[in-house]
Amino acid sequence: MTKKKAQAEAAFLATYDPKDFPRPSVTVDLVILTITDADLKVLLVERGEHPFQGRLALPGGFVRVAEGQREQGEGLDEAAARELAEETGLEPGSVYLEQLAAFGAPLRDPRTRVISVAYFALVRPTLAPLVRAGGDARAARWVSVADAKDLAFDHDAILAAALARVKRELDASSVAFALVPETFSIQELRAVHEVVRGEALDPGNFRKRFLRMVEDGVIEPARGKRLTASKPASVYRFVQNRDRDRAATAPASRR
Amino acid sequence: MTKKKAQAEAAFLATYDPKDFPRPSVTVDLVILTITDADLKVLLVERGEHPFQGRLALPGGFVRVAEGQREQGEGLDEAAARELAEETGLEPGSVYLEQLAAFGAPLRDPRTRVISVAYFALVRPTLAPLVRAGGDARAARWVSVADAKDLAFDHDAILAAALARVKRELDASSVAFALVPETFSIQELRAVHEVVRGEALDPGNFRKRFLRMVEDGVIEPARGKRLTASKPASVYRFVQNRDRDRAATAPASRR
DNA sequence: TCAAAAGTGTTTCTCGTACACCCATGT
DNA sequence: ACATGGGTGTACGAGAAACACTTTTGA
Repeated sequence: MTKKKAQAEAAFLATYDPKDFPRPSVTVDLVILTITDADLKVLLVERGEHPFQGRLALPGGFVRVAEGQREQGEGLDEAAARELAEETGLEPGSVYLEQLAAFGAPLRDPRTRVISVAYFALVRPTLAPLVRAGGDARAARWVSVADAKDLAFDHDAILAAALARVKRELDASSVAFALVPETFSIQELRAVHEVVRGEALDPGNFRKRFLRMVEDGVIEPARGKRLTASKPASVYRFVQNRDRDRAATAPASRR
Repeated sequence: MTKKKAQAEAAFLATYDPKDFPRPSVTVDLVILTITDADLKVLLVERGEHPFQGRLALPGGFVRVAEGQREQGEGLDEAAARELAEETGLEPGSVYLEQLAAFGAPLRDPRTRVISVAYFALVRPTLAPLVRAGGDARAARWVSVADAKDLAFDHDAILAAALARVKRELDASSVAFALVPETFSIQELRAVHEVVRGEALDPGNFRKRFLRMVEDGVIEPARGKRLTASKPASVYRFVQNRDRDRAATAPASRR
């Protein structure tokens, strides 16, 4: 019975020519995150038209596509980077950008079939205030993720997936360093972990983890001090291209 | 200058009506994995037509789309499940299926712009031999991932991403249990880890990890024994819906 | 001088790793 | 009898967690 069905599908496919059938619109949607005031914020735009008029939504736009054999338009990463620049006015490269997932349930857009490739972006808190200035016509604004409910389309689900992803990657990858200034104190990095994970961390224990990363060459000391409410703190810098460095300077693994 | 550009883009977008612009074809591509003969295998099809005629490729097909306001065709997960059933003839539900990522670089398909949403599927070794019987007309066959080179399109990259993903998720999620029979011995699960990670694991240490999972209720003993070259081994079963069970029976966390 | 946060140290527990060893079974 | 692999125990070190304590600064 499933076998019969499979054969019918196969027969269908054999005669299926994409040119003859409708194609979906494809968009990129962006979950642009930053941390200000010890709070995780997401950049949202208010929809001017139906559907979901007046509701908040993730910024996004259509992927520019051409059908040619030589020219086929922009890639997905390219489209996401372009939208990001349009929406924030920030230099590309100063913002961390990574693909999240594709969302393509039918009727997620009531007008027509739209498949969206979602990306998430992480903006340093030092750059966050500059966003509105450079942004495009639509009024984009930072909204606390705690308040980001009842978004348009399926954007609640996309946002939730992005938050889960960032939380998962916090310890494994370098995303945390995209949410602090170029140079940062131990406390500032700890604050990022605390805000993303939603719980307080022991300063002493975090410090030990941090210093271990320094020994491993993941982080290096930087010049200057960070002024605080009390004693000034040392600042550090994230070391990019650390794979090359590690290979060069011999592992020295703590094993 | 980026500001000027951003404004130009904004003006463009305001007049941008998706109906007026070309849309890409959207496909799902499947990385279907199994383990047989202590070797990780991927299901590939040989292409009958240009481009890449004669080359091996990941199975896949177009997402069926409608443009209506009521009917918009099938969802991405649905399309992937359908393709999986067509290609393997296996019951849906007996195979693990998860979205991997979207691949949409221009010119990845020389004919026209195609954006592909890739999925990976994990087939139990007990079901792997049944695949060719139920599959559709195209000759699908299991190929060792070590030999799966020079695939059509950008399928090398998709395969590599799938392997990296499975490797990453091995310890964190339940994917390992999708690569053993319904009931399995400790050794069988260890073999999965060894094949995926590509290195030998200490049998004694793995056993301890395994028994800890039994205590945590992730795995439960099953009836029967597995015959080996020597002493028969006990078999176990993966416990699904363990979140519900955990909530019901009180954590009893080993803390 | 006092509060706040940087920075240091200690103790305990768990886990991963390496490795030695016993035991049951089929050939 | 013996090799094979199941099953068990031990010892070491790294790291997570909890927590007490000292030091340096700004207000």
